[in-house]
Amino acid sequence: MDAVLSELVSSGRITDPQSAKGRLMRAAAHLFKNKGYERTTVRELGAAVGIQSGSLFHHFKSKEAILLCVMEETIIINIARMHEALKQADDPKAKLLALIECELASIHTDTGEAMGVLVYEWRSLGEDKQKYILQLRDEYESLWLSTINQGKQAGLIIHDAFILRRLLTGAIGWTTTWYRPNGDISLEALAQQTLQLAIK
Amino acid sequence: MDAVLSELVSSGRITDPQSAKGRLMRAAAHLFKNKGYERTTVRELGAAVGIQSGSLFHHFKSKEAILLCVMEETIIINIARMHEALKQADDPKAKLLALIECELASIHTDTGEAMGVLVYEWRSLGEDKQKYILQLRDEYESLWLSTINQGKQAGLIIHDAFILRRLLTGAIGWTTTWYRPNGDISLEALAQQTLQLAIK
DNA sequence: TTGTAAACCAAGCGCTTGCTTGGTAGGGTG
DNA sequence: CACCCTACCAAGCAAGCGCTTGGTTTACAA
Repeated sequence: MDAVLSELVSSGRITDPQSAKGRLMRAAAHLFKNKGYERTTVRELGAAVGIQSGSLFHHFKSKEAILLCVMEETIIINIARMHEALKQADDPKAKLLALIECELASIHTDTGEAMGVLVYEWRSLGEDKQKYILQLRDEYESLWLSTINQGKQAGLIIHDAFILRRLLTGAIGWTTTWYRPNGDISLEALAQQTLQLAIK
Repeated sequence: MDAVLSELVSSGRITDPQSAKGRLMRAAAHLFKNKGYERTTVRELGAAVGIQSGSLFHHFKSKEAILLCVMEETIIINIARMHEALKQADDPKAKLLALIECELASIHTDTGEAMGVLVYEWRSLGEDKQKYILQLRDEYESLWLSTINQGKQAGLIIHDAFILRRLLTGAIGWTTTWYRPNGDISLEALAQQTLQLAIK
């Protein structure tokens, strides 16, 4: 467990992955990612953690609440990790690479399945919950935009910042469908190739 | 209706958009795109075209068959359009731009909603149907790969062909979530910006 | 030992789902 | 006219869904 994560756990901002609730959320992320939220039943979810379906509602008040919790904690973790990565990079190019590596890591390491859920299952949330998640996402995106704008001032980037960010969001997010960490290209190399898209 | 489309209709390879079945498929694409396949009920679908839910099963043997048909015809149309666009471009750069414009158009013009369904709802198909759609997609992708490889030989491109294609797939596909044709950037300009990602 | 609260089970309720059934209105054809 | 065939409706079935309920087990503190 990295320092950022344990800090968040001990401060109570996110659930301990070791706890019963944490295990349940990981199982939920796994099922929601691979089958989709709607196609995952509470009975499957219960079976995945070895309890009856009804017992889930002792931990969460609804199936939707599980989805929301998975999404919420995932963003919180990754915002914190991005802050940390930015702090350790000095020049604009290194900062941009750091964000790319962070986002790729968020998709392909511990929070990977939850990130997939976050991106592809937001429509299953009620309207007010969607707004809340969107608000957290805005915080995340503002880190990207300010970094890209620093790159523009340094002459690294010729694209419009908003458009570049959106193109990169798609390019990076889509890796969830094809990239496998054990394949013949490392995450770092993939990050480099992605950086080469962005800078001239 | 463009020449490519009417050719496909009159040869019987795809359904006439004017027919009852065609209207039903458009309504289905609309609902599946905006609500998701699982969250769309046959009752809603019937109401959208002004018939009872049970009457749908006179035209299609199952809800899944509607989804499959929407996906299948969408790929067929867009493969045909890409062939046509490639024929009318001469040098590698123009060919690449033509493909980018084609893919952006497929997402943001008549087949747009169906393309969204194709990309995000394939998990709702049974296993054998998934394989069939994947096979059609392979045909589509081979057009891209050969064009990118021509670009590499011409010195336009430094990326690995497979990786570049996948990054571009994501970048272009993601535009469905943010680009609006009536906004302040045209599809052609967006295609140009996307081309700038790919070439050095 | 007793009290309390958290964690869980077994059963099933009420509702929605995709789909089936039996029947009918209407236009074209002999 | 009779005979179809296509397109549709009205009704409802069987299955599966999220979730509730009442009660039991377990852990730990007083």
